[in-house]
Amino acid sequence: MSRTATRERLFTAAIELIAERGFAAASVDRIAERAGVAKGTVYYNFGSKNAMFTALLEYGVERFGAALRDAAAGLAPLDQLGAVVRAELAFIGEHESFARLLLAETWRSGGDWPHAARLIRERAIGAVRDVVQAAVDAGELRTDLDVDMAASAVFGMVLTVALDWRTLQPDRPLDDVHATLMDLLRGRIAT
Amino acid sequence: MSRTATRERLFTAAIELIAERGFAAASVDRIAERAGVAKGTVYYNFGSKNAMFTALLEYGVERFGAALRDAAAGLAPLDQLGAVVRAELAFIGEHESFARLLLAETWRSGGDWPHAARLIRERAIGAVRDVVQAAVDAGELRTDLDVDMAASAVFGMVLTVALDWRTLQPDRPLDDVHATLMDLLRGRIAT
DNA sequence: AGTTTTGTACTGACCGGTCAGTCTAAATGT
DNA sequence: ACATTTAGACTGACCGGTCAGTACAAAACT
Repeated sequence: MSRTATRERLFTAAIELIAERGFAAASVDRIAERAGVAKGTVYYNFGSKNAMFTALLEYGVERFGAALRDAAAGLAPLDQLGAVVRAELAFIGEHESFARLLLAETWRSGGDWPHAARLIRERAIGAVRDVVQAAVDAGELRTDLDVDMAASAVFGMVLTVALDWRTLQPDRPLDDVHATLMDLLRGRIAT
Repeated sequence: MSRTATRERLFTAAIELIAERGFAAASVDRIAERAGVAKGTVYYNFGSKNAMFTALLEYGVERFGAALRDAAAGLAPLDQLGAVVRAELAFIGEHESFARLLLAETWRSGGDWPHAARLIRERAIGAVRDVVQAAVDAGELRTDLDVDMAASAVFGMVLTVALDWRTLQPDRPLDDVHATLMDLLRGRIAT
C-alpha cells in the first residue's frame, strides 16, 4: 500500500475515534485496527501518537481553511460572508467527525497543544476574519467593529449550529440552516 | 469534612483536570490529590469515575441553567436576551474550566454520555430557548423564526466567544464583549 | 541471465508503566 | 454509635512505544 494511502486511512480512523471519545481514549491499537493496519505502521509513519495527531490537525485545518478561502474568492464583499458561512456548513456536513474534534480541541486550556489552537485560529477563523475585514474596508460594515471577535463569533456560531444540525436534524437541507444563520447575522430577526 | 464540601472539592479538582487534558487523561489519583482527599473517598462518594463525572455535569449544568433563568426572570421580553447573554458570559468568566469541559462534551458524538448532551441541551440551551420564545410570543421577533436553532446559535456563539475572551484577552471588560455580541445579534453591524 | 543488495512499507509480540477499582484497619468527626 | 475519611497496598487490564523480522520490488553486481 502506498504511504499516503496508509496515512489517510489512519487519519480517517483516528478522527472518528477521537471525535467519539476524545484523544486520550482513542488508543493507538484501536486506531490501527480500524484503519486495517498494524500498530507498528502508526509509528513507522508518524513516530508517536502525538505526532500523528498534529499531522492530522494540520492536514484537516489546512483543507478547512482553503475551502473557506476558496468560497470567498472572487466574490463581491457583500456576498463573501454568506459564501463563507455556506462553505463552513458544507465542510462540516462532509467532515462531521473532524469538526467535532476541532471544537473539542480548539478551546482546551492547558493541554498539550497550544500549537493546535493557534493553527486553527490562523487558518480557519483567519479566513472568516479576512472576509469580515474586507467588508469593513469596503465600507459595508461599521469601521469600529471588533473584527477578530466578530470572526470568532461567526465561526463558533456556525460550528456549533452545524453540529447540532448533523446530530439532531441531519435530513434538513443545508439551505434551511444557512438561511436561518444569515438571518441571525443580518439582524433580520426583529419584526 | 462534610459530605457536600468533599464533593465540591472533588468537583472543582475534576473539572480543572478534565478541562486541561480531557476525561480519560484525568486520573482518579490526581483528582483526589488535587482535591486534598484520599482516593477511597472518591469511591465512597460516587462509586466510580464515570458516576462522579455524571454527578459533576448534573451539578454544573443545573447551576448554569439556573443562572441563565434567574437572569431573565422578571425582565421585559425586550431585555431578556441581553440579560441571558450577559449571564452566560459572567458564568463562563467565573467557571472557565467547566465551560471548556462543557464545550468538549456537548458536541461529542458516540461517546459514553448521550445523557450529558441531552442534559445540557435541556437545561442550559433550554433557558436561552425560553427567552427567544418569549420574545416571539411578545411579537418582538418574527414568528417564523426557528426558535431552537436560534437558541443553539446564540448559546454556541457566546460560549466560543467567551472562551476566546478568557484565553486571549482576559483583561478585557465583560461589557465590551457583551456589547459586541449584542451588536452582532441585533444586526447593528451594517453601516 | 541470474544473484545479491538495498530501500521502503509494514507486522505483531513484547515491555515498562499507568490506570480504575478493591480492600482493609485505623482515625476523625458529629 | 454512626458516617465519613484516611493511607496505602494490591490487581488485572490496557496503553504508548519498541524492535526484530517479513515482504517485495527496484537497483546493482557478476
